[in-house]
Amino acid sequence: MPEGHTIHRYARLHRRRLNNGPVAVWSPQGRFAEGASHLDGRHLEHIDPLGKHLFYRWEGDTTLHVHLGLFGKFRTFTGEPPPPTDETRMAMQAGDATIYLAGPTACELVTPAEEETIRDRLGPDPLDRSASPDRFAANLARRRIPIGAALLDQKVVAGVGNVYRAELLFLLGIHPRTPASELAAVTVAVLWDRTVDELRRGERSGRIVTTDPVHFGATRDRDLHGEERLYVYKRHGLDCRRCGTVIRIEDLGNRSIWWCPSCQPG
DNA sequence: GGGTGATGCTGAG
DNA sequence: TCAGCCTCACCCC
Repeated sequence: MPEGHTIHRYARLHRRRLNNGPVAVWSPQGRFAEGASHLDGRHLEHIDPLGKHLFYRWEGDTTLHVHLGLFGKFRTFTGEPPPPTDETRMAMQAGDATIYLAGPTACELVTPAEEETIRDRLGPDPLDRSASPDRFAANLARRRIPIGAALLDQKVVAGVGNVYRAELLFLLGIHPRTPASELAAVTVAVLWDRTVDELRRGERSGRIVTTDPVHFGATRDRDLHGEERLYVYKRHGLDCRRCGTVIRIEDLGNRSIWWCPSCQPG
């Protein structure tokens, strides 16, 4: 689940659910017991997402940092929630909403200095309206690594993950191994704009859809079945939706990438 | 019921 | 470069 669009969606949802009155916070699993007892009963003032990171601002200048990693998940319940599982690291409850967090890479209270260290490692976030496309361009210009590897580097751009990198490169017809520094300025500008558009689309619908629902007789992204939502991700061995060439898979930047040899020539 | 892979990242070597 | 960490949905018996 968690690329940048999911994180920003969680921020929006949690802001709405937890902004009225004090929030009960506890750690059913116990691994966040100390932090939870520190937060329990405080008001949540704001949530700042950045890339794949979430910063929850609590009264009393306390910040909770959450990073979901590969497996982390929030579950939200209205009314009477089911009992938390043994894997529930943190639970938050306000009004009739209960939110469980399981499997995060990070769930910790951070000092301003620690937060600064995290932020220093992150590039511009396409879902942040004040993010600078020029910073993205400058980050790419400095790297000789393949664009397919650069898009996964959170210091280059914060929030893109393995699904979006494959889909974005397909949408723009860029071969994944093209050196980042060799992309034309206009291509980089279009890549940024498209990244913003696609992540926003994912944030809105809650799922990653890069294809056009109309082609499948649907009108909304969420009406598409799993296989219809994407052009190349995990489609190796299948025909390209645009040209019919067989989609390929290979390793790039320690992860698999999928691409179309015809639509994305080297 | 067991095995596996996954939309992520870090730190040791 | 690679092991390790975190959890769960999905597949196969």
